Amino acid sequence: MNLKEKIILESLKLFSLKGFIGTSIHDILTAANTSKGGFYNHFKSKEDLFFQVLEEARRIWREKNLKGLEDIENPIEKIKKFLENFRDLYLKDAENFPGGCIFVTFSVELNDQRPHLSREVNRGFIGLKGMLKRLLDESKEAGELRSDVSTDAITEMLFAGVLGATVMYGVDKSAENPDRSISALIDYLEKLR
Amino acid sequence: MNLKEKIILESLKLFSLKGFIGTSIHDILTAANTSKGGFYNHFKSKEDLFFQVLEEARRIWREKNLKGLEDIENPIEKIKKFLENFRDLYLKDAENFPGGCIFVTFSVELNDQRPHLSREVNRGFIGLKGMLKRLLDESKEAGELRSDVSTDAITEMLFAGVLGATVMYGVDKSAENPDRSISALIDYLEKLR
DNA sequence: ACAGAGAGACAGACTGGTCGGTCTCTCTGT
DNA sequence: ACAGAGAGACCGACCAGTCTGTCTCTCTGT
Repeated sequence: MNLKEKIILESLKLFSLKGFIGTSIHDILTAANTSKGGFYNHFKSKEDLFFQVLEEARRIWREKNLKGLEDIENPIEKIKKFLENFRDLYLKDAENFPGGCIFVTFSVELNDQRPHLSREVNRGFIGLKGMLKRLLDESKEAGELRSDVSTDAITEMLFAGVLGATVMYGVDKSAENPDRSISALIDYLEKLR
Repeated sequence: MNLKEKIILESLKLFSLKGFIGTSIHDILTAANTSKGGFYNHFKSKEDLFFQVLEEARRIWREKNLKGLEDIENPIEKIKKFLENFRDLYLKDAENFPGGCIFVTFSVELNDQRPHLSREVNRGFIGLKGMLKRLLDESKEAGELRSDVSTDAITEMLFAGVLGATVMYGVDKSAENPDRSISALIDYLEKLR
């Protein structure tokens, strides 16, 4: 692994723990065992690093959460698989995200402080919500969902549940409670059929 | 309003927007229209201010969210009323919390960075979860809830939903989506009876 | 084959500016 | 006259970012 990759991976961990603003360049240099020269040789600024870390985080997110989804035809089964992936593979990925989901950390920290950075983060949230909504609509059209439910409401509920479980994981760093709430979401989804 | 109260209220707003670490003493002085002398005359440190702001935030939280709860006997109705309060009175309280719920901001920002501060914040979360759990257990004992549901799972689900809605409010600052997900939680609760 | 030039990688001293916090002084109400 | 409130100069630590210098590797002319 070259220095640039090392800096990105170490930053990913540090940002997950302490946020973007809360992590100093010095912290990163120490973690990556390098110096200012080594850092600025690869990144033109701390914000430049931010975007490259965000890209890597998204890659990891997709790798964990979308695993095996393309093999599933049924849209509700797809959502269930996603929730299971989120619960089993992503949420407790302390290797990459020791401080919990980096997107939530970024979003909360940057929304009112660095809007041009948080905009990029929030695009990811909107993308996830869109995916859930599309799958639910597809299912409803196929007549699989009860006709009296609003896919908008379910989307918000699932999304809020996933987000909330993520914050909870940060609170007590135990996977037990988030596990329970994601599992409850899966049950809930099952009952809508 | 005296200077000390003014500093606490302005800090409440600023912390809600930019977090504790992200808000500088200078920001607070400007907002409260005072000086270092005025500040340190009333607070012995920034952390001292933190605890006093936290106390005020809790007072506001209780005032908004527990309003009218003591007049309700039925535990499920109590939870419903709480969720309605949360949705209608608390979440969109831009007066006190222009950047969204201060507890979530604090928790995400401080969990891995100032554990002795976040511990106090998390105690509040645990308290809320405890309240929900007690009400649900009470309801189940009275035979009002379906016997096949786990109150632990519902507690986690409700709590995660509330937390998630709060984060979502921060993301797009529109109350529409959080409203929908809190309303979906109320429906969900209704169906468990 | 080999000397020398050039490029890229990295180290770390240094800059201007901001941080939380202290200290002294003045102003005001009693 | 005096005590408490508040103003603001000041301190050392730390921030992101710059700059100079060194070391190593590769490429080129002979």
